[in-house]
Amino acid sequence: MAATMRDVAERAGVSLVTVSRVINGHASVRPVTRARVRRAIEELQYVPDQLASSLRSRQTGTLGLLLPTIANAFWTTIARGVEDEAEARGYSVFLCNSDDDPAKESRYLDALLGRRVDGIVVVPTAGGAAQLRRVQQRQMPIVQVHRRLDDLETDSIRADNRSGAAGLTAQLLALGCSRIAFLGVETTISPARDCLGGYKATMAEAGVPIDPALILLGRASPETGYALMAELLRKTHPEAICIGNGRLAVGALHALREAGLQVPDDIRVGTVHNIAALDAFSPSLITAVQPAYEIGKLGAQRLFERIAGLDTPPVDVLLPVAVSACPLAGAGEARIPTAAD
Amino acid sequence: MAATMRDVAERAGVSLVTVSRVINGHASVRPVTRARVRRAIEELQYVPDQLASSLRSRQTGTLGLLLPTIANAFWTTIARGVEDEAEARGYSVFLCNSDDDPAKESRYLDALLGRRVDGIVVVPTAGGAAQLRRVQQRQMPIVQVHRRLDDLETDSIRADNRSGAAGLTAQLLALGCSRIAFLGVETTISPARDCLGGYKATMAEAGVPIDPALILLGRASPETGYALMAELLRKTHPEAICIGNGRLAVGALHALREAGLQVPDDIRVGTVHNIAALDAFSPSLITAVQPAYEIGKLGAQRLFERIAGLDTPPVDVLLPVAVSACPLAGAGEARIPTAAD
DNA sequence: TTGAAAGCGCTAACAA
DNA sequence: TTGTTAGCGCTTTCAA
Repeated sequence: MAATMRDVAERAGVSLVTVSRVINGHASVRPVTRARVRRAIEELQYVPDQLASSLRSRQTGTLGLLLPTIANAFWTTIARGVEDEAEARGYSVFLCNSDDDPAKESRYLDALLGRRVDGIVVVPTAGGAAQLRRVQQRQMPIVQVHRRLDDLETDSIRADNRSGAAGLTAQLLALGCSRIAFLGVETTISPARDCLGGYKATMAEAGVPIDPALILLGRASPETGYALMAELLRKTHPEAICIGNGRLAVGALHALREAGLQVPDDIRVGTVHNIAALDAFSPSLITAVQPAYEIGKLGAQRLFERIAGLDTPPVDVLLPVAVSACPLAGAGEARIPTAAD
Repeated sequence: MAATMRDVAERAGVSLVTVSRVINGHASVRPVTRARVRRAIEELQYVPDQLASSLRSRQTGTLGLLLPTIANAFWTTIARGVEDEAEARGYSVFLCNSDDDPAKESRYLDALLGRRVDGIVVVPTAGGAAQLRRVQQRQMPIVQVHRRLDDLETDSIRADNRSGAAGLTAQLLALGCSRIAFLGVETTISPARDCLGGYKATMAEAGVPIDPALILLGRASPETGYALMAELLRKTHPEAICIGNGRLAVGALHALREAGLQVPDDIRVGTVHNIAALDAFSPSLITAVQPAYEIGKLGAQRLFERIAGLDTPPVDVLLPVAVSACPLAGAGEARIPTAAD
């Protein structure tokens, strides 16, 4: 059996409470006493039991992180942002993959509730507002990141995808393109709908008519991107294409390659994304990169403020999306890839 | 305050213990009683406190997952394998990023110890054997994945990288290449050294002399891969190159591109990796793909066996690495990318 | 089949 | 500055 606080107390010749105080840096303990306790801790290789501590103190020093899947670079980068903030405060993070399934999300929420996490950072699933509200009613601090459900009032940290897609569209328009197609994710929640909104608004402002046949939506997967692009090319050949999701872009670029089309010479491509490899392998894209790490980091920061008791109305933070300068036609030179790849 | 077991007991008109038994599916409870308890639980929206339960039962239903960084597709895929196994058993996973820093690893180990996790899946850092042994001495079940420290006796699940690199080298030799360079990660621990070993052994078996100038080692990063490849090309032009790490490969491919060399027409490239995007964007590579998901999955499975009390000597499992067929020169056609991208 | 008592290891509140 | 007492919410053990 591992040493307990009682063992340490006996060895140091003090009471339980004194040991507790030394460990938590609490209150006043005489340096001599502290030293004795420290030594006993060392000798016994004592590691405090967080479980018992949490049970009594009602604070666990743990966070829940609920996202679609850890097996995807974007979510993962957000996760890293959350993790770094947590680590800096001595917090540990429970990782949960919802797979965008509300039922799975619900099960995880119960698990997190039962484990008495101090707060939850969540990339909510489309149908999850009610169950998240249920959790919220139990005084559990929640911060939404990347996505924001309309009917769930919590802090949220997101990328300004509307501006991102608008920026891409504006660049494509500035290059003289007018038949600009849009490939996006089919869902009614933010941010997917924001991308489409940014595209439409920019086209409208420029007075360029939007051909509904040029707007294709589907699931956020490379397969879908491939299929949609192939379908589009069967019908027409747009001058440019604005893509609202990196995974769609991966597939779409393949379809273009198979069709023998060069980017940016034969067709201009702009995409919102967060896939470093995409950047590395297709330097001829116009890109709007979402600040994934920052989203996670700020999300966790906000959560910690709530845990600390901050009691102001929820905010919706929109982080700027970096739209790259438009590459010259024919200039397919790669940048040197970085560690993020 | 949230409802406790006592509240449920009162409402159902039974004792605490009976509620506990219903929740844990324990022993014999009369169906009528069970129904009454269930109803009370429902009405009070009672969620059991795992903390209190764990404190008493000495089981937390939590796992620690300690890996270099979650911001990298390979580790992330392993993580997903672990997570899926955990979820299936109602376990939650603490995610920890060591950044390959033994000090950080040590801090996390203490945190996991304090949180009384039931077991740990770890991708160990090079200098971490002693501290992991310390944890092991406390009866904490540990499984190493992907890497295996020589001086740490635990179960380990890894990819057979030696065979992978050997397979790549053999393919390159079969294509008639003999000046085959090797780019790998500079470290003395498995699996990096296994890759180099597989390369050397295969060259030796084929009776092809190894030119030490063709072996370049460095950190596992795209920048390093770029630098090493550029350095190599400045000195010589090998017929083929065997790469022991996907991140090195990403950088190396850029250097080749900048040098105006086409793969596989101008130079053959084989690489051990686990980067789906690499596969998608560079279909002309010969690849040895590590089964990352399986590594995580089997690692967790083994850990659960240990948690359940399995008391046999540690095993070292080597999972097969899939070496792709060699692409024809000039056949640069992409496969359709899959969800894993 | 059910319940009463004890206590997991710790911290909060109070007292000295 | 230090200690005593009580109890967090649950499971275990023993008894009925």
